[in-house]
Amino acid sequence: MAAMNFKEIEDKWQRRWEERKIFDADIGGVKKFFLSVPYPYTSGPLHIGHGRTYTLGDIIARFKRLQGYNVLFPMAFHVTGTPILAIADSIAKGEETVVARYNDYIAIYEGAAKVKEIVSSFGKPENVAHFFADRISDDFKRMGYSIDWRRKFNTTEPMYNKFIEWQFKKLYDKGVITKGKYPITYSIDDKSAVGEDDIEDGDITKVTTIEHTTIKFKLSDMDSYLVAATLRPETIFGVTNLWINPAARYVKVKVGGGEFWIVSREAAEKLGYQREEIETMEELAGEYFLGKHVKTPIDDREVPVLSASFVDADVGTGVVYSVPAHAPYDYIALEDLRRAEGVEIAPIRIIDIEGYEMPAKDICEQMGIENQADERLEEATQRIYKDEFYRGVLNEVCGDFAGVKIAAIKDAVKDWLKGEKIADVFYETSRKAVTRGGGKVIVAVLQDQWFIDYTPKWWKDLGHKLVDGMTFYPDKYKAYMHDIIDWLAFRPCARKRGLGTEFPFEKGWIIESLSDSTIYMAMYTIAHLLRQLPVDALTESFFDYVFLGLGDAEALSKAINVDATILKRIKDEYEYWYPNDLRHTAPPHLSNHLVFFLMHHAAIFHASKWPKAITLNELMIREGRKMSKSKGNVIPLADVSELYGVDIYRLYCAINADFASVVNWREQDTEALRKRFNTLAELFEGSVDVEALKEAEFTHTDRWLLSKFYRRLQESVERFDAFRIREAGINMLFNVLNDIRYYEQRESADRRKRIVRNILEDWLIILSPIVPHICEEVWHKLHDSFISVQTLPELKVEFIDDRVEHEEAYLVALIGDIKEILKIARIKPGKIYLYTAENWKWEIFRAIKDLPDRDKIKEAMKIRKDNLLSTVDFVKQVMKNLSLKKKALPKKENTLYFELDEAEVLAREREYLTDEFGCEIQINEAYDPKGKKRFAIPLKPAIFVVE
RNA sequence: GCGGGGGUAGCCGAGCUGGACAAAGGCGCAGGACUUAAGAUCCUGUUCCGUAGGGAUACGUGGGUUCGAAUCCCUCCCCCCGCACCA
Repeated sequence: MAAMNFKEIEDKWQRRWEERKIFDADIGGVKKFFLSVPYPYTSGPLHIGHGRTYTLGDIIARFKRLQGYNVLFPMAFHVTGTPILAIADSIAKGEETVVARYNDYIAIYEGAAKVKEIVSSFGKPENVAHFFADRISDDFKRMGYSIDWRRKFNTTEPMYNKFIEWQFKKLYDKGVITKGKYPITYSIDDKSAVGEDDIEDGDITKVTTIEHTTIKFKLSDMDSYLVAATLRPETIFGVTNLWINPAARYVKVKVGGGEFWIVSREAAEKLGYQREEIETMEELAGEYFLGKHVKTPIDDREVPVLSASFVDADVGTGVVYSVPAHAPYDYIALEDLRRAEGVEIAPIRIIDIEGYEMPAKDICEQMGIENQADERLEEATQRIYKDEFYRGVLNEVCGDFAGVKIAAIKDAVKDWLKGEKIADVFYETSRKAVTRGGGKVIVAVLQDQWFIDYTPKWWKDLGHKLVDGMTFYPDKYKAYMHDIIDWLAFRPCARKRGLGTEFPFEKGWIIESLSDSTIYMAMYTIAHLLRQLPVDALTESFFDYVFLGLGDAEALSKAINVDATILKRIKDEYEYWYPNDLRHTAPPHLSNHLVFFLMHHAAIFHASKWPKAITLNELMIREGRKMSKSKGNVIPLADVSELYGVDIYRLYCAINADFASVVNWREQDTEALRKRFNTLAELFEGSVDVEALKEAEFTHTDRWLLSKFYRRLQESVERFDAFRIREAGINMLFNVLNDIRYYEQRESADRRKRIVRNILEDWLIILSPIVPHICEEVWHKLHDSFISVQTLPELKVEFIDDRVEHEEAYLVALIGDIKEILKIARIKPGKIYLYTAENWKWEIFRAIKDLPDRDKIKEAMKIRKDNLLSTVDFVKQVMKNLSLKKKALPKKENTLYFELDEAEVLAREREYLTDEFGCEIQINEAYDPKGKKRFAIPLKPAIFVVE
């Protein structure tokens, strides 16, 4: 037979599914299932790692259809936020790395001729978004996803803006939209906020804002403060001196309240973006301060200002306070000074920690660090910090704070210092960074940032209640979600730039992109209908009516000038599909998207519309390594069909790992899977034109195969239903293939073709969620209908036959035993004698098979005393083979025990055994020269082989 | 440090509500069948010992509970993730 052209098959069925619109979901039908997966962000192509989540989602959708549910599986595109905008800006400016990257991206989809033209169109963000949205739709179609595309939308469409506005009005009414200060990364050159995609290498090493604490030290001979910045304000008790870089420039600035601060010139500039009133007075050289003294703020000691080369004017304030007992830099800098100038300053130890005498000194000696130019000082600092933070305790030097772990007291010290007006806040970037254009990145503080306040108790209570009522798979994430709800507090929800919906309560702000992706699943239920309405009609009362059931259609109809029947129709659609029965996504979303998803539903929607279940699959790696564009090891989803074949990719996703495990994409494994898949295809092909076996002609082996198959089918449906797709897949593919292989050995290739025909249709149906294309192809050779919209067959339980399976297992075990003997004895069999256990052995066997405890063994032994093999030995042997349980386990059947007419089975299979061993087989003959007969126990005949 | 997840054969990876476990399945490797050959496919083997279906040793380490432990409890070692506003 001609090999199947899988590529052709994929194309054919994808085209027909689309033409016949078989996945368009319309309301109606008793059972509905609404599944959602995250909408992709359209800044670039998706890769096979992303595909795992969508593929598993599709497998679930397809399985639910088999179960008879009316399934809605929709898709949309996420465009909101800064990345797409940043990309467009970069391309408009002609930045080479970005242009090169997008050349590569577009080359995935387009011929070289068009690449340049398309990239140049990317100066406009909407072109980027539309291009990739279209390509990703194509990718998804090519993956065979059973999506209802009519409901597609993107997050910058006017109707979506209206919907998000409505959401924020609902939250505002609940009083959870608030204002406050907030630090952001900011470009001085661009005069705007910058995100990961604006920053040079921002995708490789993220830049975050770090809160430093500034501490004021009054100069003895001036009306000014030297202001030091620190990440460890709790060490203020151990300060011995200040550090200044003599080569740096410092300035005196007047801050709000009329104080004069001295900080580095760089820090003064940053302060200008972080505080409201800053006035620069005069500039001074660093060395000007050397030898001066300052007062320590809390204990009023006089300490010197010294010189240190490690102080960087562009980090913090350019002034550092020295805690040589606990800071390796300070310790080493003092050592340098002592050697050079004979300065003697004794460290003040303020933290007790097991394993250290004087931590900074200890670690420097341990690591062999000798001067402040040593790069390992950074590592030493990290190590000490981690140790002290978690294990260290402030000692008696620290007054009221003594005796408490740093981790528990750090913030209290900081707050106390702030309260005493000693400390203030200064933000710094987590590393030095520049924009892709080369402009310096600093931290600016927005004075009136908008937040969502997740702290109200009523809200958290609702969130917990919602989670309690949900299913999570893997289950462990449920407890985790409760924790996340507890620590969730304030979250910025609007920003100054990016694409998205205008913030309804203040001009100039855009709703931030995670905050606009929380309840969008509701949009899927009505998106295709909203398209028919003018945008003006999508008012607050419109959404109130549709989603919350407020008001009535007639009144609304007049208000927004839309026919009431249309309004009712829209509402019906929402009422039918909502809630979201399953959200399938990945664990990294737990502490952001998913918790917002749940909390916003809890706050806005009626409890009957709360989400039902969340399933999460881990990531995909490739050849043991994380996939990332910087490593260059990503495979675009668009290439899957060409490189591997879609069904094989889907199969890999389904059976390579459970949801809870990372999938490792290995070429070697895809190759192995391809061979398996080909075998499967050949099996299908070989049976479509063959006549199935009639019940009247069933042999024992036929019944065995059918029994195995339907038992596996039954198990697999249960596992599928519990999202254990991997187990179901392995069972229905690998295990069934093995059964069939065994069957063929036992019977013949011709008969195998016929028996496979018996199970073919049911097999195709259960495999169709995972490998829909091949199943659709074969199905159409048998039926003029789509397998994708079939329902599971009535389970043919009548074929599940314990006795038949037991007999076969018995035979397999016997053959194994005989082979074992032949191997050990190294003989060629001339004749094989088999002796089955006598009746009295069966009696004992029955008597003890389900003993609740060992005591009854004595009872059983009374049944008979035998002088060949003592009953005691016999019972022991039986016990061993039976693996009797101390307590009868209700969950697992003891399948080691079963009733069997051994002699009958052996007689029936004598011919098979004869073939198998190429010699005569004698059953229960009196001839027993070696006395083997006595070794027979039930289900394990004695064997005697004659050469 | 706290919280969560792990450590199973040459590799990947099941099992882990205690008993069917020398341990599923796959890969790799070795031998065989088929083939002019290669590939594909199929069979057999893949801890050690054993001329009768057996025995010994094994699931990070060291203990414990039990008739019985990869599975339960405790010690220790090692790896991964999170630890707070950050997308």
